[in-house]
This record gives sequence, structure tokens and C-alpha cells, in this order.
Amino acid sequence: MEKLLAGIPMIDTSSLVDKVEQNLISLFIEKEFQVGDAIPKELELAQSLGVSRTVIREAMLRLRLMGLIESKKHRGAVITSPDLVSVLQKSMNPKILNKETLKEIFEMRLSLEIGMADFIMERVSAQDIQDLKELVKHEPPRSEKLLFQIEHEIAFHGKLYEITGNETMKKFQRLLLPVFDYVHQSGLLKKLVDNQSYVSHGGLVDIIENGDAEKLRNAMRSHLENHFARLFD
Amino acid sequence: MEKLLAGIPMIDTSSLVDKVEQNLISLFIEKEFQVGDAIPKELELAQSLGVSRTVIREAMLRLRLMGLIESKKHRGAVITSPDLVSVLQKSMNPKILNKETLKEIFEMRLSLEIGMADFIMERVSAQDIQDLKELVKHEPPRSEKLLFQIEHEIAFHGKLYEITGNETMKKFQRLLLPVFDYVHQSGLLKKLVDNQSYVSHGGLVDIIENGDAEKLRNAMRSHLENHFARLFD
DNA sequence: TACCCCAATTTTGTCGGACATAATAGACTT
DNA sequence: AAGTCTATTATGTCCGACAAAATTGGGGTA
Repeated sequence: MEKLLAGIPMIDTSSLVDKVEQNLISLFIEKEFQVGDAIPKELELAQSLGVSRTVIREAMLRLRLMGLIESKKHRGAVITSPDLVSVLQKSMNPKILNKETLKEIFEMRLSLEIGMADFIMERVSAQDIQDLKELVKHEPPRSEKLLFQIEHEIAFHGKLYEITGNETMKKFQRLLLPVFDYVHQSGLLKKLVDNQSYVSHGGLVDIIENGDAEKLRNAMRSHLENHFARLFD
Repeated sequence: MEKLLAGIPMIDTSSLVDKVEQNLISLFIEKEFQVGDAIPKELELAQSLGVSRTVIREAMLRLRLMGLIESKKHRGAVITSPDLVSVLQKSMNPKILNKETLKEIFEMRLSLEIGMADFIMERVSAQDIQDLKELVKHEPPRSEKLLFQIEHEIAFHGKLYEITGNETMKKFQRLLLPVFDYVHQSGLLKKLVDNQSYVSHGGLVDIIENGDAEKLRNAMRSHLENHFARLFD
């Protein structure tokens, strides 16, 4: 069976738009279009590729959704560097994603925050540590509303992402915020088992200042224990 | 300044297609369309929303690119559960992404692999350990071609992702493979400093079998030392 | 009756043309 | 020279039509 089918070439079922899309992409790569360069008008492309403007428009729409180009009304389109995260954003509607996926994304976040310890330790600056201490100082007490605590939690962890110097990760975190909001509220995860905080924010800062990456990883794992407990029960 | 502008409502610059897109999404959510359900024909939608089919088509194209629907030629479209990773895939062309982003994605991968230790330890099965041992047994020797070594590397780490039971992470890894290929070949990262392997694959398996999450995290960090060294020089 | 082939129908894909609207540039006025 | 108006240009929106592919149903044949 395998043998018989081996030599048969795939039938090209791609539509015209598919081909134009590929065509445009390779065109941009070949011609070494730089970010900011304007791309030809729809009509020109239509004529030079020998297809209707409809097809061009649909292909360009795809490129735009891929983040490869950006177009302003009545002013044409320019090449942009695709930002993976903003691409994700478009389909990151918590109401649409299924629950399993949401849970998995949550797990990814935990993995990331533990694993990024090395980048934090490598790149943290004295100013960063000051900022973190400032954040901890203004930490809302347990008695405060949950909303404030969550807000602070986000600010603190957001700062950690920032320290990594990794823009993609940072954007990833911002992108995920609405998802976590949703996960927390929707009862997708079991309720918090207890409010005991293992390693506190202050403890983390202390390790960032005086410890090493390994200590930070383990401390972060402990800090996130509540979340893990909810996942593993 | 801030004060003056505060009360001014945003002007709605959204195009017709934008509105239709939102309309369709909320329609699907309200009507509680399930995965696999067929959605109305383009013409029906056009008539019932009072816009042209062109607009409907463009809006549906967006939904398709978001992974919310899937349409087969001449057979209509059905609801699907958006798969974040496949969305990403469309714009994950290494030639298009800029170098900084590629490097950052590489860093994310390292973070993930270290941070996922807890999920591995929690969910690993006896069979998984057997599989890992089998993989290690057939590990190509140093003398082998680099290609084989990389292939094996991918297989081993792929298995680790699989053990996490987290489909999103696993897909994420598969998605990133071409990127790493590119990163390795393009000299984006400094060359390997030395071929000394810190913790070997066999060592990792041993820890998965007998150790705990903390040990695995640290071992994984050591295992990836070559990559970190290239980043941090 | 059961099966296969062919035609009619349905639906999406592609096309060309048309007008609307917004941005730009150039001509005109003061 | 500065500002205003107008002509041009490009994209956004819409329409009607045909093409091509998949489905459906019917009719003929064994």
C-alpha cells in the first residue's frame, strides 16, 4: 500500500488565493523588502500577477492577519515584522478557547515563570531590584480586597518578565492576563486550598539580590505552590 | 490635557467587516454553536445581516485564520476549536521573523523545558520511562553525523513534552522545530563552546525515575548549559 | 432489487466593474 | 507665504455573474 502510493505526487488543491499568498511572501523575501517599505498598490499587484483585485485583497488580508504587513486606510500597506504575540491575541478569546486549552496555557505560564530564573539572574540590574523592593513595600495586606491583591500580583510578576529582557515573553504574559482572569473566575481550577504563601514576593526579591538561579527556580516553584496544588489534586 | 481628553469617546473607526466579524463571533457564542456544527451559508448570512457576500467572506476569512471555523471547498464551514499553535504556525516563518524575536523564542523554549519539570514528575508513567530508556539506548555516538544527533535530541526532548500531557506545549515544541533549525544554521547564536555534555539524557532519565522535580529542574538546566552559554556570552 | 453512472442542484471560488470615502498633493486665493 | 479648495489616488464596500467542485437524486442496467 505504502509502496504503491509512494510515487504519486500530491494534487495541488490550493486555491488561487493560496498561491498568490505564497507568491507575495516569497516576493517580499526575494526583493529583501525591509520593515517600513511600502508595497505595491492592489491594482498593480492584480495586474502584474494576472488575477483580480479580489484575490489580491484576500491574500493581503491574510498577510495582515499574519502580521507581515500593516495597512492604513487609503494609504497603502507597509511591511512589518510579525509579532507572534499580537497574532495570538486575535484568537485569544477566553470565551472561545476550550477549557482544556485554557488549563494548558495556565500550565505553560507556570513553567515559564520557573524556567526563566536564569534569565532574571543574568540580566537583573540594581535599579530592577530597587523597583521590586518598592513593589513589595506597597504590597496590599491580606485584609485588602482580592482585586487589589491580584493587581499587585500582576505588577510584581510582570516586573519579573520585564527583567528577563525578553520582549516576547513579556508580551506573552500581558496577552495571558485576560485568560487567567477568566480561569480564576470560571472555576476551571479548583479553589485555592489555603492562603498560606510559601515563598513570598519579598523572599523572591531577596534571592534575586543575594542568591543564584537555582535558588530562584526553587523559590519560584514554592511561591507558585498554590497554583500547582490546584492543578495536581 | 489628560482632563480635557478624558470625556471624549473613542470614534468608531471600525469597518463594516470588523463589525460583521464581531457579530458573527457573538452569534456563535450566544447560539452556543458546538464544534462541528455547520454554520449558515454565505448568502444566508449576507442577507440576514444585510451586507454583501464580499463582506461576509472577508469576515469569515478572518475567523478561519483565527482558527474559529474551518471551511472545505464547496461544502460550507464548520465551527472548530481554535488551536493557538496552529494560529501561530501561519506566521512562524523563520525567514520573516526578525532575529531578535527568534532569539527570544529560543529563550522561551529553554525556560519551558526547565520549568516543566513538575509536570513531568507528576505525570510520568512507567511506560514513559521505558520509552525514554529505549531512546537513550539508541543514542547515536559522538562520532555520528550531527544531523543524527539533532534528530535524536529532538526525539528525546519531544518525548519529555509528551510526558507533560500538555498538548499545547507539545504542539508549541513541534512548531518551534523549524525555528531552531534556522537559529542553529544561521549563526544567530554563537557557536557551541564545547561539546562537553553536562547532564546527559541518560542522567535525566535516571532522575525522572528516581529523583524529584527540583532535581530534574536543575539537571535540565545543566543539560542545556551549552545553549545558555551561547546566549550569555 | 441493487448498483452504477450521469445530470441537476447547491455552495464556494474567482472575476470585473462600480461607487463611496478618506488621504494626499497641487492649484488657487488672499 | 500661508491657508483653503479641488482633483487625484487608493482603499473600502457592494453587486452581479460565471466557474468549479461536491452533493443529491433519478434513471437505466444487470
